[in-house]
Amino acid sequence: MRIISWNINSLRLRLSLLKQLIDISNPDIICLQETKVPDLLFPLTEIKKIGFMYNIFKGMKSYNGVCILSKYPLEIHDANSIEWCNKKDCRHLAVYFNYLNQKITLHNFYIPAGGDEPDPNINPKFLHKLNFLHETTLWFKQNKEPNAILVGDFNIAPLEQDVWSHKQLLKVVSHTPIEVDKLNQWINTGFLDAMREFIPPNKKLYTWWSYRSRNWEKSNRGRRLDHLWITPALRPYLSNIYVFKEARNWDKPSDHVPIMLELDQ
DNA sequence: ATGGTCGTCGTACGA
Repeated sequence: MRIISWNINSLRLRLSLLKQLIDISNPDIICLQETKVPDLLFPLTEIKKIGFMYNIFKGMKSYNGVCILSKYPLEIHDANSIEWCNKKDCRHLAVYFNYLNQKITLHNFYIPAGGDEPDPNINPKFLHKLNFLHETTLWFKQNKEPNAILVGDFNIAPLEQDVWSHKQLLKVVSHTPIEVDKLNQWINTGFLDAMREFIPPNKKLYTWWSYRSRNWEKSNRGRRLDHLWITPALRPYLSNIYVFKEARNWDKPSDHVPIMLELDQ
């Protein structure tokens, strides 16, 4: 069972890259963020044509947007109806899927980026990011499920080795102590950082490289903004993790690369 | 050195 998470930064613009990703990785379920497509314009026919018959999507004009594409039936989760921070901004979808006769919950999140200024008193976007994390943490504290997977673009790089320079990014939104602390509180409601189960925390690991760089690969100023979390009950089944770094060099790439987790018996 | 580049919408704004 292979599950991919990818901030695709426009689904319609990068449909051919999605096909390319499917060709090289043969995933069962794909969680996308920043689809930037309203539901009425969702490319459902094309997605079905490439083998994903069970899809749910929540999009809006211009911004945000998430979807879950699956080869196998999905069941809608109650958490789908939550309006985080009382906004209808299409940042979360939750489903159940069946694996080895067990029901597994899958959450796909697109956490607010938070703007530039890391001060919630003067930057409402950063305040929104912190409030969003506060609400999700509370909810997951109160709604624990033994078999759950949480993926997405969290827009936070928590560890020192999740950024190119811990020192230089301490006051840069995505790596400030206040948001890292909030992310840690969330994961401590009962999840494991699946990527770091396979790539040790003392090794650099990035999933995002800014567009604002002449040569992203040479400067290599990346951050690990995208995450794969699992509950401890699923740890015995976790067989592999993959970061598709090569996707950053594809034609007209997203600034995020896809990440994948594999479950095996 | 405090820039730089995307995508979408419509000539600004969010990332």
